[in-house]
Amino acid sequence: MKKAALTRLNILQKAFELIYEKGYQTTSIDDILASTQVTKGAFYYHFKNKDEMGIAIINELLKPTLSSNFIEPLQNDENPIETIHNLIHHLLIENDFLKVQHGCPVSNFTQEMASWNQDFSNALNEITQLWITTMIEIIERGKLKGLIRNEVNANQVTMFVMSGYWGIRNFGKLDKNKLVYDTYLTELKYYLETLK
Amino acid sequence: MKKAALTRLNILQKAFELIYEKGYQTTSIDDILASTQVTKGAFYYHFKNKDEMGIAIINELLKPTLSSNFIEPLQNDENPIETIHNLIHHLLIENDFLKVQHGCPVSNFTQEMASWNQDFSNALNEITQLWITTMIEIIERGKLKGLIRNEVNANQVTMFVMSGYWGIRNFGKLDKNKLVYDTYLTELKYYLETLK
DNA sequence: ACAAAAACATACTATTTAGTATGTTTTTGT
DNA sequence: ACAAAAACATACTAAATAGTATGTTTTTGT
Repeated sequence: MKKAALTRLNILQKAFELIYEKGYQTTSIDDILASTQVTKGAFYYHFKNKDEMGIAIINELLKPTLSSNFIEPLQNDENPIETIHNLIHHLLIENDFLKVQHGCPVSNFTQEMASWNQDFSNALNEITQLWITTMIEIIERGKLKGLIRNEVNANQVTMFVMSGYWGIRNFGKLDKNKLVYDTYLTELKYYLETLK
Repeated sequence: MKKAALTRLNILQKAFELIYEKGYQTTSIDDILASTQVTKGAFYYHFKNKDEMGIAIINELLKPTLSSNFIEPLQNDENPIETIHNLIHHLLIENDFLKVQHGCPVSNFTQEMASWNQDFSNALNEITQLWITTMIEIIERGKLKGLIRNEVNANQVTMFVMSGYWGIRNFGKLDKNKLVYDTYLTELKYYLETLK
């Protein structure tokens, strides 16, 4: 990788970490410069302004991460009910990249930016839709295989599951304890079983 | 009501509106002064600093509102399944105080403040627990009445429902369309029916 | 090797921010 | 009525902020 590309990537990664911990608005460019050892000239060479960097974080960091952690685990699916439960379990429990006290980065970004910056909204919508359509697909496949009842509405189930995930991620920020994840997961399991 | 108390209440209400629309960090004290026509001297007479005002919004505005909109509707309950569905339906669809593009104030506050201000965390936890314990109670009552299966874990169900509500509120900020609420509500209804 | 462009560095600016210092006015108890 | 306290008003400050102006250094193609 070229040196300049490394600088850019370094900015995106360190900025993401800060934003994940402190929020977008409260992470200053000077914070990012201090954390990356990059100078202001370099920063503004790579990004027109702070918002352009924010969008780049979504498109160039979150999107690939989401693909490998949220989408791919769904691809090689045998049984949707197990697959979905395993995915959420993996994201909440095993995954140690995301911290309970800091929630879900996509959800955080949405909360903070969606209502007053359409560029952020669009970028976030794109990666969220990616997850939604994939989950709908595997539920539909499950219906064809007879593993899920035919009356089940795949879109509804997907929205319901995704909402729960975002919600418990946010509730975790209050509780600051992974135990709430267990509580949630147990009930999610029961719910998913009712789709049989 | 005394004049001074009115000033204080006016600050809290206008500040809440601004914060609900723009977020806590991005709402400046000067914004609040402009919106209330109150001077800085008056503001700092009533509040030691910005955070104290934020906590006061939670305790003196959100808490009572939550009581009348989230707790009381649960009190005169006959059938938990209907009551819970009606409550969430009311909050998401009929209620026109909350806007789809701005989400749930308590959820927003949690997202923005919980991880780095323990005072906010405590205040938010308190009013959230209020909702949780009430919902647990009516589920337990439903079990005694035979309206809900005995194996159902009231705490799990409550966390599951609350997560969904917070999550769909946040997803609404992305979608900016109340239709996602309908999708969610339909599936919530199916889920609640499985508790019978 | 060397010109041009890319990549980075430094110093600065204009605004915005929370908060303070120091007043004046209004209310309240006696 | 009047002193004391409560309530409010104005002008200021120091720090933080996003962004710019103007450089220097490094890389790249020929």
